[in-house]
Amino acid sequence: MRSPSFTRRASCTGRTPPDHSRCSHNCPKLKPRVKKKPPKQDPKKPKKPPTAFFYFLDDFRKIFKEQNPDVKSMRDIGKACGEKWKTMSFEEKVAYYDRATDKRAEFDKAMSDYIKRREIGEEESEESDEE
DNA sequence: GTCTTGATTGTTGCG
DNA sequence: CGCAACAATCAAGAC
Repeated sequence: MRSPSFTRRASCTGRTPPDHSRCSHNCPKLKPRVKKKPPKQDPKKPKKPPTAFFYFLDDFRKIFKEQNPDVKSMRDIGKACGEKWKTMSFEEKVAYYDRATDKRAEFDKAMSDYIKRREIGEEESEESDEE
């Protein structure tokens, strides 16, 4: 899964009408999206807020350690958490989703500012260093 | 580095 | 020029 967004990208997830799904004719492949993306990490780029799963992880992590004091590595927790995560009811997860969504709302603002600044020229201060 | 999943963003391609 | 859709990258927390 890459982006089963709940709030955003609803249109994307829901996809477009079957008519526009493919080319006007009958192209098997929608778009040969062979694109290499240089991981240009911008210092002003806002970090991604923890997702619902991460929030659950934080809570589950504490509980899991109490129930499994032997387990210290987060790796095992991740697996157990992921497995339990799928078993959880939507109502239980929605609580984390709501929290994550709220955080993303704030993050979205930061992104807007970041992108806006980017369009301007990503220069909020003079940087001696440049490429 | 591991390990999970979710979310975000960016790029591309057609209309 | 703009939207639509996908693809890749990244987010953390203990050891």
